[in-house]
Amino acid sequence: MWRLRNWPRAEIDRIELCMSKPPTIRDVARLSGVSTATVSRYFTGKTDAISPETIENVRNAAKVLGYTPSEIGRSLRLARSRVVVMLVPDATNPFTADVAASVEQALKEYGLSMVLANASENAEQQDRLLADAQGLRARAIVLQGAIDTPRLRDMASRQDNLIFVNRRPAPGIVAPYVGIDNFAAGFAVGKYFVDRGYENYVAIHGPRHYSGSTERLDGFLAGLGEMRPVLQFESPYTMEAGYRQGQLLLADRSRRYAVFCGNDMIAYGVYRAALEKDIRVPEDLVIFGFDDNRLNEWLAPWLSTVKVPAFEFGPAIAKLINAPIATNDQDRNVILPFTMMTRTSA
Amino acid sequence: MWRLRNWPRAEIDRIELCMSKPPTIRDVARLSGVSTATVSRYFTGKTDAISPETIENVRNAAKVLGYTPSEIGRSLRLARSRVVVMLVPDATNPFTADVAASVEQALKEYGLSMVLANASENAEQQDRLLADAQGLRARAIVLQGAIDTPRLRDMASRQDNLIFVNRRPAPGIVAPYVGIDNFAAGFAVGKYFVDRGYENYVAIHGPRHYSGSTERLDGFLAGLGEMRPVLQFESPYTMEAGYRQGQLLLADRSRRYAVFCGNDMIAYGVYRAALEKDIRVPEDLVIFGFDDNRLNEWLAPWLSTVKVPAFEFGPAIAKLINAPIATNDQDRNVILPFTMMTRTSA
DNA sequence: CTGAAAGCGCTTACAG
DNA sequence: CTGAAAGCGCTTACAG
Repeated sequence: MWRLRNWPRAEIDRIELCMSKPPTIRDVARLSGVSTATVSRYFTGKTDAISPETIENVRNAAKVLGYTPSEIGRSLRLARSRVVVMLVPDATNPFTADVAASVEQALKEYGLSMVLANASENAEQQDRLLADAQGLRARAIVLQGAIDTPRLRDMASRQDNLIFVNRRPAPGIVAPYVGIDNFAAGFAVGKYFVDRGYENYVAIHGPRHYSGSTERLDGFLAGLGEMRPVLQFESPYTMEAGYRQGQLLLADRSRRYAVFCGNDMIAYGVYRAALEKDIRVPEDLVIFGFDDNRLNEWLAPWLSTVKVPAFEFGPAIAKLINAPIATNDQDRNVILPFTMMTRTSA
Repeated sequence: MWRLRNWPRAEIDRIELCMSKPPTIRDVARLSGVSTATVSRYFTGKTDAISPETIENVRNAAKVLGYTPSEIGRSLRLARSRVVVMLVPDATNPFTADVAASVEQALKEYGLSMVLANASENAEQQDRLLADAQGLRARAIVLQGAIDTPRLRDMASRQDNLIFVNRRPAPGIVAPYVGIDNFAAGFAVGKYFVDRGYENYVAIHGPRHYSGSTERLDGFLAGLGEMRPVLQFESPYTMEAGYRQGQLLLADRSRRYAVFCGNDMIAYGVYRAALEKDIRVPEDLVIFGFDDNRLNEWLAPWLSTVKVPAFEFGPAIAKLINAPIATNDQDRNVILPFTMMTRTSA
């Protein structure tokens, strides 16, 4: 039976009155009549070394008090937190949202939580969030779309808990990378365009400060072969921007352009610009996207694109974070597979 | 000039060798030749009480060491963390993603970070995440789409840092609410259907364990007037589910149904089912959505829907979290406006 | 303007 | 099987 030892009246009052602050390990210890060490052992799963009766006492006391061990106290003591910060360029991008969901899910299985931080495609913002992540003593910092800044370099040189996602670390930074081979994917699209006999090539690629954008573009150019002229536009990875570029491009209706877009969002924008001008896809305009985010299946089933396996990122990243440090350097680069999804738009 | 006082050789070695663990306030204190109290004052902005020379010393030492104050130490000392946990039913839903982005953004301005936790429409999962949030000693727990469980009730009775978003707390739980008036919105849709002369009413509403779903449905029924028969289907808030319900419904092609969907995702699914059967919208089928998530503008510009102002949630929630406690109870219920967006599908 | 000291909630090696 | 004690990184009232 559960018995309360050493439970003075003052204690009862404290329990009943004090909803203001959460109970501590000491409260549980006092209520169950054991030391904090024992309570701690209970909550860290070292139950082999506790008598069944004591276990029962502690369990009940914790329940009565509504006690959950403080991660803050634990983190301080163990000198490591269970928080992983994920820095993304645009949290409202559906592909990014899927990658983040995948990471969150996978980390949970290791008992880690994820803080999502939205850099909004802004270097200063990113640096501020990096500082925050450092302040949290994040177990790891996962950077999707990192912008190369002095602060990032400084951090990378001091710590080894940075992980780069889908865009490689800038030259000079040594850190694990998880993502596809962007060059190869771009190459495949270029080659496909040539094989299909398309002409009038256009690349609406993403921002140059992301290595991924440049790699995709370079791959595309290489896949086309060197001699081809290619119209190149730099664009943010948004529908709005794609729409604007599309309007610009389609002002000239004399040619049938074949457009490789930096991601699906840009492709959606271009498509809309085409729709508004009664330009048919693919008859009058060829469009190729990138990512194959989940919306395609439902809202843009016509879009040919490169499928990036969003839901494989989480497991790969979680594994990296929990791997014994300093395993083979090669194991710390995870190259995920991509797939050409050719549908009707190209 | 910046001068290093009391800087023994051992210290230098420690700095140069030790990239393993982050520097502490003591390291900075030693390097700049002051006490930790002074360093702390510097980082908490109490610079009025420090001499300019000292300030300079501390700043430089911190820079050399790459020091950022530990939120863990700070949180433990101040007995409050700067983390807000946001629990969502489905992080990959674009509307949810927008609300989360809005919250994250708004909290940042108060120096708070947001942890996104994905309950995946699962009560057990939710309870586990609630426990985690409690472990983190979250400043606040924001629940979008809370499922009524004993654990949630227990927490709500012990703490006052829970905030319910877009779905009201279950009866018996006293906590602030931020969201629209779901009943009124449903009512408006019902009334609109009647005014337009639609018949053959269908409601594909969200899960009943969310108060928001039921409120929308009840409002819709009230708006139609009591005498009308209405086909009712319960459905998860996903495209997949909407698609399935749509297929079921449209097996009977003899009538022109007028369908009120629990959210836009369901509406997309129904639309797709219609497309596949060559059923025209709105000629052969009327569809009304809910949320007006950002995709509509680009990928479903035909969808009539109720616009819920996703980006107003963040500021409202952040304000609530940072408000002096126990302000007027009424101020702790924030009812945001909704808008009827009638486009071509209804 | 500055420092010594206490203490926030934990865990664990050590001693019994 | 259990407890006393040290210490993780901070902040702040107090004393000077």
